[in-house]
Amino acid sequence: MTCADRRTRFRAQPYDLAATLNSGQAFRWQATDGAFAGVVSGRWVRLTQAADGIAAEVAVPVADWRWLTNYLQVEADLSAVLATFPPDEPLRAAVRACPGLRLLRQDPWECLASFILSSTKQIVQIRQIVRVLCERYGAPVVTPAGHPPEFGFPAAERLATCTEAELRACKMGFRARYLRAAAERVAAGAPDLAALRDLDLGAARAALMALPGVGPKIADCVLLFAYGFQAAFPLDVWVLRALRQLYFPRQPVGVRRLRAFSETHFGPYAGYAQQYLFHAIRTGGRSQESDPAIEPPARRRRTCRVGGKS
DNA sequence: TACCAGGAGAGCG
DNA sequence: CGCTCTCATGGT
Repeated sequence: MTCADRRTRFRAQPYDLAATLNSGQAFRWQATDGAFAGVVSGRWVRLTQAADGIAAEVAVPVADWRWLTNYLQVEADLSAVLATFPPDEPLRAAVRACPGLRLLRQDPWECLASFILSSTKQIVQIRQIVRVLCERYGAPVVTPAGHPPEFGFPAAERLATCTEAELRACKMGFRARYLRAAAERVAAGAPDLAALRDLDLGAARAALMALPGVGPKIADCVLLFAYGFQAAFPLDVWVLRALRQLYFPRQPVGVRRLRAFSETHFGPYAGYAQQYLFHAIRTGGRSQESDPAIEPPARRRRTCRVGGKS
């Protein structure tokens, strides 16, 4: 009936593919000569930025591209999101710095496992761990002729059969115990990751936090990047840094107050706001024309003791 | 060479 | 509760 193809094009504007795939949401995209190669829903795919959206190429012809449009969220109405934002200058500047930044909609297990591995790791290191994990325990996927082999993200069922030592050998350190235990529980259906979609934010968050190695930050990342709970607001050190710098400059504000602020200030799409702030503070406006409203994190030489009282 | 990054969890008062 | 310490690894 429908004609399957290896290439297609999605209209979406604005869509900053590079910023979106590199903004700490996903860890498997490989940039090569202007394109991004990765695996989504068990399919190898290469994405290219186009003037009016995104060009996509797969290894095996497909007729139905919803697995990819959903992942990329090309149909998300960005202007509707922006319209809900509070009209403050820091947020406006962050959006201005990267107007095409979007939230992805990832596979819950891959997202959960990846963020369990993210704890106390920098993005480059997370990518390295995930790469090894996929190479060793992921199912091979079809790639174009001449392209090196690629692997899907290993299923929870597969990782549940690994020993802790095998996982540690993937350079994940103390996170191996957490990942193995989480894989075991997810494989057993407790929690049923697919069912979290139907819960409210608080209940889904509690279910995720019941898993070993999953605290508030990682739970919020999964809620936002995999389930589309767009009010979820992951508070990591970068976002805390951004909030302090942009909204409370030269004031000693504690995490408690910043959390309260984040929960009340940004509205129903707070998670989107968080993503713009995260990207802005990490790039310092470097990727686009630099914006005086956003400055890169202060390059301190030594000692950044924040709450230091002695 | 020592030290840093950066989140969860255990232990403590 | 609200601190502080530890955890494993690679990069500076």
